[in-house]
Amino acid sequence: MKLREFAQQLGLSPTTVSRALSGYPEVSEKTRQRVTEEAARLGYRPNINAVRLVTGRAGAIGVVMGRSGEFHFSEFMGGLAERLGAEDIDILVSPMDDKNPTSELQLYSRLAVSGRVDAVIVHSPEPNDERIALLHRLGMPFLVHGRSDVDVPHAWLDIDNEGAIRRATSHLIDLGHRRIAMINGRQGRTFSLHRDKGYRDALEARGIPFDPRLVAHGNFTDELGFRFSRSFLEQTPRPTAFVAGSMMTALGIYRAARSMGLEIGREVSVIAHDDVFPYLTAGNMVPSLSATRSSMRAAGVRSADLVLQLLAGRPVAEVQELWPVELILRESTAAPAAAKNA
Amino acid sequence: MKLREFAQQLGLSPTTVSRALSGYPEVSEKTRQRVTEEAARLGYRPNINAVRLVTGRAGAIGVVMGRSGEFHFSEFMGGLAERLGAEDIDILVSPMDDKNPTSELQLYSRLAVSGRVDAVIVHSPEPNDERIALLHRLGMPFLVHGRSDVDVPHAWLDIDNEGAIRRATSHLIDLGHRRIAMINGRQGRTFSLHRDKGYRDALEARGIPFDPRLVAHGNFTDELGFRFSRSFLEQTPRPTAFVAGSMMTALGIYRAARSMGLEIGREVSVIAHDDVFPYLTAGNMVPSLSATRSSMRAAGVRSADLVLQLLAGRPVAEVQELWPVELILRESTAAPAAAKNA
DNA sequence: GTGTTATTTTAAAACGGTTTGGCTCTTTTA
DNA sequence: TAAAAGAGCCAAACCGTTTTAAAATAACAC
Repeated sequence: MKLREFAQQLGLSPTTVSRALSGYPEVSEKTRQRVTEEAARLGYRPNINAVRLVTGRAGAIGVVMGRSGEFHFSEFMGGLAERLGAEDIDILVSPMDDKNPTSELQLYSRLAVSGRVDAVIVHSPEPNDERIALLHRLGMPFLVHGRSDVDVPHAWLDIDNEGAIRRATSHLIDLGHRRIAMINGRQGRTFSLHRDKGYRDALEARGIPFDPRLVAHGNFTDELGFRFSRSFLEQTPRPTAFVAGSMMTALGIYRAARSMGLEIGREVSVIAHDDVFPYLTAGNMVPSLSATRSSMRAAGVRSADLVLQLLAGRPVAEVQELWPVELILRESTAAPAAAKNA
Repeated sequence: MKLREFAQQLGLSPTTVSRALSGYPEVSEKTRQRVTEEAARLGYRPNINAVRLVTGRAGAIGVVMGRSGEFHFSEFMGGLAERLGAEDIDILVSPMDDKNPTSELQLYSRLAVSGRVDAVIVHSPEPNDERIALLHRLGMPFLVHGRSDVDVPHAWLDIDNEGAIRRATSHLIDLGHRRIAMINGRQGRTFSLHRDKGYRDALEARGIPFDPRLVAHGNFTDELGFRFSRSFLEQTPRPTAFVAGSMMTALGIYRAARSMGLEIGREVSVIAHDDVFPYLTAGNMVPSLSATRSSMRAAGVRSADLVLQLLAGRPVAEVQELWPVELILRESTAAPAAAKNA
């Protein structure tokens, strides 16, 4: 049913009906009441594409999806969807070709120019992120999930990676660990740099020298967790503790330790970052995994909120949120076994 | 830039330009060449919302996202996105409230009626799935990822769950196992039923009685994998082998076995179903995990293909694909330790 | 009852494309 | 060489809303 027909049935003009449904003040309360009631009864719904054309709004926000190893992606998306569903706003997923970095910028360009989305969410930025500069140049509203040092104003939501890892590392030092390895995220991403900094600051605060041979960077996969930790554990003296970037990395570390006959929580301590997944729980691992924790789904929900605020006209500079991260201690952390020997 | 202006710059009518760009035959090859070139040069792109309004097509397909434990979701989505990106078709993600089953139907209803999508993908159907009946009634094209017995024609793509689990179970029997436990997916889903059938048929073919105390159903989480397998392993006599529904389940089983001092690949054999994730690899586990394997991402890509065919008018009854599943044997399967005692 | 103001309602002009049907100019067919 | 067919292009109608500017009606003061 079209607006025309519906209005006719009500004995009103299309204008009045449109206004009544959109909540404009120029229509009497009585009329509005009647219109909304009849709309529900007769099942009239404005054609979404006509609305989009005439308002120029897309009614959707864009998310770019990387190809590799993004198991936290669906949690973030779930949060987004949960919040946006209530607002009648769609989520648009675009795939990115990880192998071809220039195509990424083109993708954002296309997305911005296509008019398909009202805003975009940028993930895992780098300190000097070209996507951010590009979106700003194109005038497309966007929210950065993470942070960047780039010289244009931008809205962001991030967790306190630096503080989280500083606390995790400090705690391990408190327990008596001196050789602490770190398996971090991909080189160059801001969050990895922040974690690096938290790690180094914690060491420095206690006068423990930084050893580059104890730090590795890469995707958050079980495989890299295994390979890196294995190679670390083969060093002499070997590290007594690990700070790991993700749950999958932690799985790899557990595996490596076990493969070398080392007991987690006694000979090797581990703290990992946990994005909180319904299907893999740090507290359930054996031994249970100490973790810095922050819900990825909650970040998704809040990101949706912030994007909505952005679109409602809230100044970009105001939309900046840094979330604290919990540190939850479980069985995988303990004083180093070496301490017992001493 | 609008079509009007662009056409004027070319000295052509909007009609001709539109036709040239959309590949209609009523325009000379020379003209088409010129139009496409200039479009690229001047950066003209048809306004997507205008196109949608006038053609009545939404240019998007809908995917409903459950809330709980869907770690394979992002892989499927990735595949979809990969294929659909090339076609200028969007993916719309709608969240579903798992706790409220009636809301699910409403959601599909809204999606179908809203005109936001041209087609929908239905996941993890049940044999008598109301969503399928609903979508058929509403006349919304859809593809089922999985299968259903429901009495309306529908397009589907599924993997041969029954055959996969039959082979896995048979193989375990061949190795000498007699007490084989099965940790399956959620009760009531078609794929779970198919797997149950594969399992029971394999047992029956060898005259091994079916023992309901060795079968469990639930979400694919590490936690349930642990709890179920743990309780199975506490039985006397205990099972010597497991067939598991997912990688996460397998993680739980490994954990449970280890917590009871049982060695995987010697005292306990495990075969799990592997959807092929970039971040968690069956071959990398210790011991490496035997698996029935089928790429979720590939299913996503193909699903996109099939939906496109559906929209192009291919009869629903023709669009039905059953994929074979590989069985890959690794270290987690061996003859039961009991055999050595005998 | 009239003039003024506030409240509702309306007709018509966008929004930016696609597509129908018709027109003009060549090329073929008889 | 006239008629028919075909190629290539165009003008105008249309898709279903929102919104501007103007008109109609109601409410009020005098």
